[in-house]
Amino acid sequence: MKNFDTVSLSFCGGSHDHGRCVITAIKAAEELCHSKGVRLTDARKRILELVWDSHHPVGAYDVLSKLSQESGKTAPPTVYRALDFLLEQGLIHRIESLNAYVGCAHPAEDHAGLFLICNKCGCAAEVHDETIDQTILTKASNLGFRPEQRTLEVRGICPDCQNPQ
Amino acid sequence: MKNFDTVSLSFCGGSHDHGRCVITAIKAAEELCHSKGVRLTDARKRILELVWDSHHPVGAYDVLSKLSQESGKTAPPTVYRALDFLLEQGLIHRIESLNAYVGCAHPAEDHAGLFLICNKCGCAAEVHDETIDQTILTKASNLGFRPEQRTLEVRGICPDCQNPQ
DNA sequence: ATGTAAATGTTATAACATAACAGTAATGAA
DNA sequence: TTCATTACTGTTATGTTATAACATTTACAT
Ligand SMILES: [Zn+2]
Ligand SMILES: [Zn+2]
Ligand SMILES: [Zn+2]
Ligand SMILES: [Zn+2]
Repeated sequence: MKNFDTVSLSFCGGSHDHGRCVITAIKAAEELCHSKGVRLTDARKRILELVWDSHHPVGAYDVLSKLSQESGKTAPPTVYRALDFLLEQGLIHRIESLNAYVGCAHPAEDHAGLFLICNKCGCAAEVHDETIDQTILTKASNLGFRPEQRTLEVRGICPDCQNPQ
Repeated sequence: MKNFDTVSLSFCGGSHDHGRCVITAIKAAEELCHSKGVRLTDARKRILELVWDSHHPVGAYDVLSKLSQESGKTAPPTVYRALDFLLEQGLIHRIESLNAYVGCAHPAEDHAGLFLICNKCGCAAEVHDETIDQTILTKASNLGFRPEQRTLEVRGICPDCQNPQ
């Protein structure tokens, strides 16, 4: 039973306690990895934290440069391996239209997200809608297509950027 | 009034007269560009033909190498400029999850496509569904988000690859 | 003919991602 | 504990996708 009804949208301007987002995400990741019997190593955890640095999708090379700053020279495979792991475990999502990555707040649920991405500030909010999921799956199935993955990204202007102070 | 009800799906195995697809697409492009007062130059038309070479999304560098074969050395900007033009005019779509481009069979209609992309053969079929479009737009609007563009890509197995001969 | 804007050519480089192989750390069995 | 096995990480090189910047040519209107 999914439980995304009260998803807490965090657009850029929504001044929230983001430290809390990060702590919650890391805790969830630790529990999830433990229950799955996979290893959330230091490197993976640190890169997950860097992705969660904000609600803006972050490029692999942004992560790389932050990591290099704090840990000395680091090479791309280090980052991509960790990102691949995190994607596999559902701890982050990849935003295809940005070649960037963003933390998932519902890693325990098997889901495909719908991303609302602001063209002005670049923030991305993940939302869910059973009806949309279902309608898309039905449409594909009716055409004889067997769906496996799904990418749904809506670009536009987020509430905060529509009403700047 | 949109008119996609009888969309002719072309998955890979659907052995159809593809020459006809290309001719139709080029003719439509010429008419559309004329009516819009933009120039479908030789280079742009040729690159549109190369994208329409099949129903498989094609990478920019694939186009580039074909073009180089027939016209001598060509540089990336030549291809990307033409692709950008064709995207602006709605003559092709970009498949974000593949970094590739595919011809649009309904360029005159203002639309966002739903792409069914086969993980086995790589073919892509563009379909449309008013209900899906509407549901997504409503969802976004209800959250205070003002949508501008949309990417919807479903990966899976196409009918032809489910029942190989 | 001539000025202007649009389109194209050309060179270089940025941005994103993976292959291949060597070394190290964790884990479990003998 | 030792050893073998596997998972993880380090490192170098390279592949793939995309754009910046500026020179030249072409189309078009005056
Ligand atoms: Zn937050
Ligand atoms: Zn998610
Ligand atoms: Zn065809
Ligand atoms: Zn289309």
